[in-house]
Amino acid sequence: MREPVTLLKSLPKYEVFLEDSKRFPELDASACYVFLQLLRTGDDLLAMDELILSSLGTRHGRFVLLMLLHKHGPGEMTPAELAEKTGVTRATISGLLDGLAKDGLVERRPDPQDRRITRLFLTEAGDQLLERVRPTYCEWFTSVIAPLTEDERKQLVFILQKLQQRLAELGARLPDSMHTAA
Amino acid sequence: MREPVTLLKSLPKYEVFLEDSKRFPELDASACYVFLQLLRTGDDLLAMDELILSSLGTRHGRFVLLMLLHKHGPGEMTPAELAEKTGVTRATISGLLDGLAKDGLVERRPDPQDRRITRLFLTEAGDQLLERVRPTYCEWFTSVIAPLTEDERKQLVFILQKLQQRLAELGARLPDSMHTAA
DNA sequence: ACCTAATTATTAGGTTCCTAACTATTGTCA
DNA sequence: TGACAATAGTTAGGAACCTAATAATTAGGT
Repeated sequence: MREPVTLLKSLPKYEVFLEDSKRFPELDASACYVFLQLLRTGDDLLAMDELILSSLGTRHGRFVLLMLLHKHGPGEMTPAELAEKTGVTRATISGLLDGLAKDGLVERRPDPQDRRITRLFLTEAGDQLLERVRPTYCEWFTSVIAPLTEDERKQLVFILQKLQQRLAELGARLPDSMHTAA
Repeated sequence: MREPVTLLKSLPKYEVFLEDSKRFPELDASACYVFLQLLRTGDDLLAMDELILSSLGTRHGRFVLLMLLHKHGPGEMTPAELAEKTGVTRATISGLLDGLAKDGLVERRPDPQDRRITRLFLTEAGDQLLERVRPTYCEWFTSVIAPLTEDERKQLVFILQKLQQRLAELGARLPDSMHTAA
């Protein structure tokens, strides 16, 4: 019932904006096109990523959490630190941890010093899942990038970093809301 | 309470995979790095996009639907066609239309010929929202792409298309599930 | 010491996405 | 014609995200 994500379509979701570039002469049509391609490729990549991870019995968000928990030692991470490293809110982390704990992949234990803090531990099962999933996942994304030449990779990374810097600039001076701390 | 998305962080969400490239010699470290940068830039772009659209009083999904409804004539689109064009399921379209209808931006009317079909109409308010939001939005994404030279834009689009083709190849021969029709 | 601030984690409620199941209608074809 | 399949749209239930409000604990200032 579901087509392979957006993969096989021309530029369906975003094509409408290309219309606009004709009606608004002040718009840079090339910018528009580049933007849409970028948005679309990002979408597709994320979608495939979810698909792969799902077929391996996990999900993107959970997998990233397990990786982080594995990288840092047992009991070293707290929900707040996970939120900080992943860039999602603590509320989201709470939900993800609920799922991981329910599946027996992660354990929550109170910190003896500071009773506000919860310390997180990867279980044996969590570690095994990681060992099982990681090779296939790494193989997959390597094969996605494989067609790019060394030059193309350099170009791409350079351009992406330029864009990230630009996004950071634009993000820094947003209307308002958020920005509790500098 | 919420930091400006992931924008100001080094490579937080994905850095963990870079560790792996050291432990798994068969992994292409450069592929890994490129992949992470791409995933991250896509994430950031989408996040900022949501942020902009939110500050303008709408959301990405809804906005795209309104654009599509505007592009095609009144009553020309059906929920199924929107699903097809946007790449999300019909169920998702139902939910989005519920929201848009509740806000009085869109109207659903039964097709007189085929009583299974619902025909969609942009209301006056829907059209006004579009007129209000579109210029700012277009201005925004133009300014995101602005720092890229003409050469860089060409390179980027070329590389992205290469990747999309690759993703389509890889997606075509997935384990199983889905693929009801060729 | 005590009252207020800040911090940790969670819960509640909303959004956008999914799959799967369902209803209503239309098309097919034996 | 009459059963069966296909199609349109929705509903139900779940996941990952959000904001805002909450409870518990710690830290700071006077």
